[in-house]
Amino acid sequence: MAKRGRPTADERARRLTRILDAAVDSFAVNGFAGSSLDEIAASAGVTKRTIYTDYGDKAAVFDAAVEREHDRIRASAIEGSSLQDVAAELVFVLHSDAAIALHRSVIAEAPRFPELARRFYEAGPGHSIALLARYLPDDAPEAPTDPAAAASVAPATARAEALYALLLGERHRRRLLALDPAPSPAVAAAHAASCLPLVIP
Amino acid sequence: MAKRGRPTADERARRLTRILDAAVDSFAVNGFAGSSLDEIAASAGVTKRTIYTDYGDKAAVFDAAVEREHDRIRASAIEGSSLQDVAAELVFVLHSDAAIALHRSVIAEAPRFPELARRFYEAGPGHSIALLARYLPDDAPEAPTDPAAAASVAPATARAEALYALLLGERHRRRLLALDPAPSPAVAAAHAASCLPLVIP
DNA sequence: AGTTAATGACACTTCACGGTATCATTAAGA
DNA sequence: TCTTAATGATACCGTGAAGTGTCATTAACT
Repeated sequence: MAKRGRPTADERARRLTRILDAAVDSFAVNGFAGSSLDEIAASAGVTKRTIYTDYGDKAAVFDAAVEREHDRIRASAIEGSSLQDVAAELVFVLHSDAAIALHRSVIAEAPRFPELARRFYEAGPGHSIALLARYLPDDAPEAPTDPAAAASVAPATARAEALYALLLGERHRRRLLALDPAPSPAVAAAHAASCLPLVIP
Repeated sequence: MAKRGRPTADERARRLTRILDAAVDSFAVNGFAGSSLDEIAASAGVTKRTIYTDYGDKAAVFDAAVEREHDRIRASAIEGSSLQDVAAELVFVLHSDAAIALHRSVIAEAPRFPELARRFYEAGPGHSIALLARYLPDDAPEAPTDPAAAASVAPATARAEALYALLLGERHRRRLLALDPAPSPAVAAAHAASCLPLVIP
């Protein structure tokens, strides 16, 4: 039915893209063990043989799909000018359907793909926390009027972690559990705004 | 090899316990799609036939295993006398291997078990947040000295959600991603103590 | 031009798993 | 006591999935 033979260079590139697109979709819906390469191949308009010559086995397909999707999501997270902008953008992007499905997949397979989970954390939450830390002064205590709190001065990274945990709070947990819809940009910005005063007084 | 015939009442009860024990272990390690009832049956010293007469199908076994394990974890979370005690106990229990494996399983299968995810959230995070809210005064602003912050007075539940998100912060995310070991009670208590001043000044 | 690499088509193997059937056996229930 | 329910053992069915082999075909590479 389709054309055979060795493909042109861009045909090959588009094929690889289609394979990963189909893999991302299938893994997001059915999980790793629940997805089949037959179904991914059919959905990509490609034969299973092609997938095996490209990736070798199913685990490599999963790995490549997670990596590419993570790159795509990170590319959409532009750095804002203010902390408020950055936080709002972060909340919006990380609560999107794509980001939640990716996060869920990596958590689900973390016991069987520990290296993938580590890379995901470094490039994802770890990177975001470092980004937030650049906006937080290093010496600001969390409650200047309270001497006890002033004694426990936290470095910027620790407070950036706390801020990140607040930005991805219960709303994010409910998203992972598929209980809430994705928030609008306005809702994301409002949530971000409600978190900031807790960390930067 | 083993004794046949109808079992005594407590034999039956122990059998059901063994089945769920084996199911919890297998689902925690291999996920839902990656687990097999053959392996669970063998591990429980029971035939597959028994599991089917008890639960009907694989999904029901998963449901029952999650429910029982959640009950068990919740039973170990005793209410402390002070907010500090409750928070420390919560952090310790919810970062345990068993709680993390359960949380991970429910997240992984949330798209395919939406009702289970909803029940999990109500009885788990939802319940814990309500517990925390009882220790938080309703009218306390998060930064009394700042008039802008004082204008955004949050009800106790919203601040309890923020506290819960802080208690299950980056450490919990890294636990879900299988990147960190379970914290000791001392570490859990220290983490809880570091969260409280952000929410209750 | 000649060689090589990558593909589609397709059949094939191997294996595991969900679920069912049967039957002897033994305790529970009436 | 007699019926019934629940089990172990065991075999089985149907399905689907991972991964491979082969071959004609066609573009890339030299």
